[in-house]
This record gives sequence, C-alpha cells and structure tokens, in this order.
Amino acid sequence: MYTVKEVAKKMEVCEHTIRFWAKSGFFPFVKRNSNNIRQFEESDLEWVRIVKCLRGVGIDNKSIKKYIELCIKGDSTIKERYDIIKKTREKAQKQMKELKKQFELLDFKENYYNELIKNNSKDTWNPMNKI
Amino acid sequence: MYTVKEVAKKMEVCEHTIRFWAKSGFFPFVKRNSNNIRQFEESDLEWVRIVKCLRGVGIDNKSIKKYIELCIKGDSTIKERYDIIKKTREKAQKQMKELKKQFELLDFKENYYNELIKNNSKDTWNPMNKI
DNA sequence: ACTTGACTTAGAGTAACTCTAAGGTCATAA
DNA sequence: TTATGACCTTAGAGTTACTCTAAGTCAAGT
Repeated sequence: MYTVKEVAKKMEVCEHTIRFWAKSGFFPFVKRNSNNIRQFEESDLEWVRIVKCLRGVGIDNKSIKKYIELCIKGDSTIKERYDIIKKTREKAQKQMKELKKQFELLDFKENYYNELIKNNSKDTWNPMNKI
Repeated sequence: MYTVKEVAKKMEVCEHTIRFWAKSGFFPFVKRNSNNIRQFEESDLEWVRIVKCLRGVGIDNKSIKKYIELCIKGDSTIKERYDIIKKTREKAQKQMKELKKQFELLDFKENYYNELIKNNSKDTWNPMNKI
C-alpha cells in the first residue's frame, strides 16, 4: 500500500502530477482509507507505469483517458487496445530515431567546441562559428 | 533565402513555433526584406536546427536564450557553451535510455495483447489483465 | 479595381503540469 | 492537554511553450 507521495517517489513522477492524473481518472481502482487518503496497491502501480509510459511517448491525456476507459470495459476492447499500443510503440520508435539524431548533433558540437578549447582557437573563421 | 513558412516546412517545425522562437530572440541574425518579411539564410537555419535540438531534449526556453546570448557574445564564451552542450548531450543520453525502457514496455504489451487475440483468450485470469 | 495569398503583429486559447492556500487527521513532545 | 509538525486532502491560481485567431499590410494576378 502506497500513499501518493510514496508512489511519486517510487515511480519518479512529481507528486502533483500523480494527483492530477488521479483526478483525470487514470487510476480508477485506487481505494481510500477511512481518512480519505488514497491507498495505491501494487496493481494500481501498473496503471501508473502505463500512464507514465504513454505520456513519456507524448500521447495526450485525452487519448490516455480513452485507453483507460477501454481497459475498464474489459475483454471486449482488447483488439482496440492492441491497436493503440501498436501505434504508440511505432511512435516511440520514431522518437528514438529523432532523439538519436539530436544526440549525434550534440555529440558533434561537443567535440567541435572541445577542439576549439584544446587548440585555444578563435572561432571566427568557420561557418559553424556562430552557433 | 527562406520565409518562415519555408523554414517551418524544411525543418519540420510548426510555422507558429518558428515565429514564437524568432520573437523569443532565438534567431538574432535573420534579416528582413523591404516588406518586413523575414529572410532566413542557410546560416540562420543552423540556429533553427540547434534550437530544435535543444528543445527536443527538453531544454527550457530561458536556458536556450542564455545559450543564444553566449553565441552572440563570441569566442570568449566557448568554454561556457561547451559545458552547456556537454550537459545537454548527457541529458539526451538519459532520455534515450528512458525512451528505450518505455519502448520495451510497449513492445511487451503489444505482444501480450497479440497473444490474447490469436488465442481468442479472455484476459480475466491474469494479473496483467486490467491495463 | 479587386481578389487572393503570403506575410506581419498582438493577443487569446490550450495542454499539462506545477504550485499554493486552506483545511482535516494524527502522533509525539512540552 | 495543547500544540507542533508531518502527513494528507481539495480547489483553484500560475507557468511554460506552444498554437491559433484576428486584423492588418503588401504584391501579384485577372
């Protein structure tokens, strides 16, 4: 059993965000104790994990809500859920490619600046100089 | 020479965003023609590329502005710029790891749902069932 | 001359947090 | 026994970074 704060720490998500997601209906099975405090079970953490994953790939909250509702509906929605996950996986793959490109640009620039520093060079002769 | 629209298309960034970035001072060397239209040169595109890269890695606009200002200042800021790029590269690397984890979760879920569909299974017996 | 279309600006609207304020509950310490 | 502090709760304000809209300028085409 975890409180919001503990979930936030365990899942590395801001506490406020967990509450915001909870209010958005992303964790429909979380129970409360007699003091109205949310008690996340291990199975609820699975929902947090998926939501974090979908958000991390840039799925918007409205679409996440749709997915959550399909989950609640049960077995009849498995094909639909499969399609969503498949598309999301493809999106993630594209992002990995994009991120890799950006990483390579940063890598290049780091080396470039490093050379300049090592050689105590000015930067003014080179078309790359400005940025 | 490119207009905002052409830059947006070429660099795959929303036109509005290019204008927003321009207004934020991210492209200090872009000239205008006699009709007040921005004319991006090839060298200005390099700035767009870097800004897109930094944003893509989640650097906030205030920090990007700082980096831009260092670039404008010239050679004396090379070491500072190097440090920023280095940190950003490290950040990108972390994100690649994170994204890879998320991809693997999606991959697992896709396979799981796929099995369910193939076997025409119900999902109710499994602890993974709900989400 | 008039329309079309590309550009401009200021400013409104939006998504997704992120934080603050005000308040309830409970344990421990004076 | 009161109070101090560490939790939790909520509603709602504030923030970031777009994203879009409206209103206007200008040049070219019919």
